[in-house]
Formats: sequence, structure tokens, C-alpha cells
Amino acid sequence: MADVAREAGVSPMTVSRAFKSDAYVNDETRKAILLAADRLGYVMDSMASGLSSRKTGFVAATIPSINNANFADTVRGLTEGLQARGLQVLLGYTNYNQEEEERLVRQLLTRRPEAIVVTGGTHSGKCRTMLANAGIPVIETWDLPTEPIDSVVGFSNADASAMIVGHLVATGRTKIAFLGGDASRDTRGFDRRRGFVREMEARGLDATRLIEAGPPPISMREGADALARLMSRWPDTEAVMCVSDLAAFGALTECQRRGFDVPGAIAIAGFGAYEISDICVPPITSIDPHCFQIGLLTARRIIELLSGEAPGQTESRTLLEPILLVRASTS
Amino acid sequence: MADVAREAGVSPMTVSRAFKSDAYVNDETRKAILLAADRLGYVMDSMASGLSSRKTGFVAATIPSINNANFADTVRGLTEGLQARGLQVLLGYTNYNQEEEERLVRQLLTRRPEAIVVTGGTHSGKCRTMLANAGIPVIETWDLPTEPIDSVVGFSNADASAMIVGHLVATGRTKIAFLGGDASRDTRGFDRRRGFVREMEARGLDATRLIEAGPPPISMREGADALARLMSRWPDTEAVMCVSDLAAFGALTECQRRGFDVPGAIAIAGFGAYEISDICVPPITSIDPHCFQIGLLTARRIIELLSGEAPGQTESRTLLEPILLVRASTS
DNA sequence: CCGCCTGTTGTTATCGATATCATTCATCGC
DNA sequence: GCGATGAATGATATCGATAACAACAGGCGG
Repeated sequence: MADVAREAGVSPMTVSRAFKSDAYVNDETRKAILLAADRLGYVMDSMASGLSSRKTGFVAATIPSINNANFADTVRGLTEGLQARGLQVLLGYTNYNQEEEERLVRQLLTRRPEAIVVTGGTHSGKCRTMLANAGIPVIETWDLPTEPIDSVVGFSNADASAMIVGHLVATGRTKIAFLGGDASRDTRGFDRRRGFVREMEARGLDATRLIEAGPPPISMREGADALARLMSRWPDTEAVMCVSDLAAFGALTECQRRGFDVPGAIAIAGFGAYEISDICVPPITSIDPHCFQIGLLTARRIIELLSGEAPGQTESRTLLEPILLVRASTS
Repeated sequence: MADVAREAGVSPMTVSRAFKSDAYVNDETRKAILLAADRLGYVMDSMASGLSSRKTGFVAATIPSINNANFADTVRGLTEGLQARGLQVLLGYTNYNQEEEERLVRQLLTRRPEAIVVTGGTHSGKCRTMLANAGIPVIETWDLPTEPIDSVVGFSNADASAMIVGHLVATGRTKIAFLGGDASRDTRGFDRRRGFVREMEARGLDATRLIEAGPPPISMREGADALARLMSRWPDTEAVMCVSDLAAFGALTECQRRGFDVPGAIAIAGFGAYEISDICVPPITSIDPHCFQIGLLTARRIIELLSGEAPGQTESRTLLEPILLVRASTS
């Protein structure tokens, strides 16, 4: 920056100001400075800037997996929502693992983000403490934690499951199974399963057809394998609700290979409104949790908090209403 | 850090050393310091550390889209390969847009990464200049640029296309179409198309059945729509090679809706070895470009360059050999 | 007993920017 | 004509760490 200042014949301070859009600088001076910077190929050092101004321009975000269209959409929403304010997303993934999350959060906090977004509302004790003591806005997403750390932008996974059950029952099915991952790791998946069991029991139906497809994330292949196990164990199953559209699609393909008619012999429902559930044959009934919106609303909330507006605890929960997409796989 | 030093009764410098694993610090002193840090909930400031040591611990990476399993796999490989050296990936996506790439690269460079990874070998002039003058290792991936900026870890998209054409011809098809995106934006997609045309012509076949599915990325839906257009324009088409498995799957579903037998009436091939191509019915012939490996090898190369080993320009191209996965959709 | 090495810790200057206060100069109203 | 006002710029200290060098204690060989 000193070089640019010399080249433009001004002080470093003026160069610094020229690069911030709002500061007092003569238009011609600014133009001269930007030209000099261009000539020298100068690029600002955000790190130094952050150290000095105590604003790094980072918003940290953790997602369970980078290879997941749902979380990718949320990250897109977050990124786009923050772009206008010059905030950059610093991303990390946890592999659906709380210890990994703790390690990751610690690493991210060393970068002094101005806010941190985490997926889910269940964390290790140390992780919670770190988040709570970080002194920055913390937003938990994709979930409705009973004891939020700070702000929440999410929805009820359990209620969404109930919508599916309701729909399946309304179409005349009662022997309904749930196909999901191991209970322990993916808390959202677990909530969906919990919602399934609760709603089934509330309707006086048998809620014991639970097939575990392995540790999350459940791949299409695992969905297919799980369906095979399901049908050999409970051959009279009339419908299966899957923890995600990927598992659901895998299950659908297994039905096709085995010659089970969908939805005639068995109905299949998924979760997440992935593109595949909309285009496959037959298309799969799903739940749209508004992934992109989650990211966008999270961005809005962060900007609100950073602007010092409305830090009141009253509005700290932003609830989304997932939508049931009824398609041919359950018609 | 000063607080921790006081708490532990040592100088800040000793605290700093205690946090670096290799430095000279008495074991007991270190233990005491780490304990004190824990008590105070202290987390290092990597930004300040980076400023001082001129090592930020960042490796910047740009990918066209965050919502793409192929690039996600590459990022996973990169992240895992760099983790051992304590390097953190700073990710950004370009939306398959060169202007966006330029903006993004500029933003990333302000973070003073120790190396930068870009997807593809075609960039705007300014972007090239910035990359070349950044003074850090630059790795271009997923491509074989004719004039690399620095290092390359990639493969020939054109040659991979040729493999598909060869396979389709070997199974007795000659009326073969290519289904891809607009030429201008996605250079890898364009290379695949170029490889298709070249190989078709080399075999004396008609290479004019080119269907444009719109600007990349091509969704499943766009693949389906494009197939519909293809079949109405050239109803006698015997095989279609798609720019990606997603487009290919979309095309497959369209065939199912229209009652075209795959592979009996028409064969379909994709690209990318996405999970879907392996599990759908029938499974789709594809090319596995070793996405994860690209990331891993890129990480290795970066570590090599940062260690000061072998900066020789001789070995700066790392070539991968994509694999043809023959499946039922072209049998 | 001296000088030297090793292990350990402290001191000082510095990384590249910005916050804050100070300064300069032109303009304006009375 | 003079103080007040405001736009534009500069000087200095500082953000939180580390590099580089200095310092000191203890052990060892000669």
C-alpha cells in the first residue's frame, strides 16, 4: 500500500480511504490512486485490514457435507445474501460428526469471523461453549433446537415427517415404514424419524417398521439396499418414507429392479425436494424445506445483528414452513 | 494472548511458541499455558498470526458451482490432502462465469492464500495476470490448458469424449448425437463437444447432431427437454452422448416417459460417474474422471511447491486417465 | 575455572492496514 | 475581514501475533 501511495503521490492513509467506498476522498485523487494500484497490480490485504479494523469480512459456516444439494443451496442463499454487505462465507464441513464439528468450529473461530452459522442444533459441550463465548452472532439452521445458543433459522423436521405420514394415510396406506440412517449422528434425520413414530402412534398405527440404512449420509445405493431388507422383512409394506430423496430414489430403483410397482404395490416418499425427485419416473413425493431461503434468511438475520438493529431475543427464531410436494410415487 | 501469558506467568512469546507444535518450549510450561488458555477460553487469532508470519494457512480454490457432486469430490480431496499440513481451503464459486471468476479471484487474493486452485484453464486476461503475478503456486485443474499459468492437475476432456464415441461405434451405432450446453461458458463442456466432433469426423461419421441444452450447468430437466428436441429433429438417432450424467439421466427419464427403449431404441452415455448413473435403471455408461484424486493430487502438488521441493517446470503437469464405465444404457 | 553448547525464555521491531486526532485550505455569512 | 464550517489529507498509535536476536541457566570438556 505504501508503494501505491508513493506512486500516486499521497499518503498511505488516503490510499486506504480510496479503497473504502464511503470515505471522504476527492474523486480525482481516488481515480489516480485506483489507477496507480492497477498499474502496480496491487491487491488489498484483507487480513491486515481485518486486524486493524476488527472486521474480517468473514462469516463462518459449517455444513454436514459439501456433497449435498440441499446444503449447497443453503450456502448459495447465504453467500448471495451476504455479498451485498461485502461479507465472504468461510465454509467447512463436519461429515455429520460432532467431534469434527468441534474441531472445525475452533479452526473457524481463529479466523475471527463476524458471525457463525452452524447446521443443526446439537453440538458437543465444548463446541456450545466456544460458540456461546465467541462474542459474535451464532445462527443455528435446519433445526429447531430446544435451547438455542442465539438465533435460529429453521423448521421442524418432525412436523414435516408428520405431513408425509398424514398424506400417506390419506391415500389409504397404513402399513408404513421409515427408512433412515443410524439414529446417533444425523440429528435432523433422527428428528424425521421421531416425527414419523410420533405421528404414526398418534394415529394408532404400527410405528415399528424402521429400517436403518447405515451411518449418514444415506446414499442412493444404501437406500436401495435398505429397501431390499425392508421388503424381505415386512413384505406387506404399503408405503415407505425415506430420510432423503436420495435414499428414496435408490429405493425406487430397487423396486424397478424387483418389479414392484410404484405406487401400485408400494408408495415411496422422500425429503428435500432434490431435482431428482421431480424428474424421475415416477416422480417422488417429497418435502421442500426451502433450502435456499434458509440461507437467505440467515444472511438477513446476520446483517440485522451486525447493524446493531433488533438484538432483542424475542425475534431470534425464524421459522420456515416446509411444503409437501405430492407426486406420482404416492398417488 | 497477553492475558493467557499473564495467567500462565510467562511472556506472550512463549505462549505463541506453545501453540506451534514444533517450537522449543518446556513440556510443563506448555501444559500450563494450554491449560491457562483453556481456562480463559482463548482461541488463537490466525489472522494476526498470518500477518506476522506471512503464512495465512489458506489455500484458495474456485469451482464453477458448489452444487455439483464432481467438484464437491475434488474439494474433499483437496481439503483432506491439505489438512495434514494445517492448510485450510477457502472456497468460492464462479457460476461458470469468467467475469465472476475474476471478481472472485481478486477477492480471494486479498486473503493472501499460500496457493490458489482454479477449475479450468480458460480465464479472462485480467484474471490470468492476477494469478500469474500473485507470487504463489497456481494450480489449474480439470483441464489441460495449452498455456498453463503454473501447475496443472487435469485430464483431456476431449480424449474422454473420444473414448465414448469409440465405445458407441464399437456397439454398432453410427447416428450419434451430442447433448451439451452453450459453447461459450463451460469450457470443459465445450472440450467434450470438441472431442466428440473430432472423433466422429475422424471416423467419417456425421458430427452435426449437436443439441444445445442452454447455459451450463445443464440440469436433469434441461437434459430431458433437450432429448425431446433431439428426437423430434433427428428421430433416427441411435445414441446420445451427454455432457454430464445429470443431463444423461434427464434424457433417460424422457425416454422412459416417451416409451423409447434404452438401450434398444437409443443408447445414452453421460460423464462424471455421479452416483445416479450407477444406480438408475438402466445404469448409464459414463466416464470417471477421478474427481477426488484431482483434489488429492492438487493438494500434494501444493505441499511440494510450498516445501520448496521440485519447483522445476518439467513436472508441472499431472495427468489423470479417465476411465470408461460401460453400463447397460449402451450395451 | 573458563568457554561453549543446549535448552528455554524474554525483548524489540515488524507484518499491512485503519482509528483517531490533527492539520490545511477554501468558502461563506455577517 | 474574520471566525466558523466542512472537505480533504496527513501523522501517529495500534490491532495480535511472530521473526530475529538477546539473555540466562545448567552441564560438559579441557
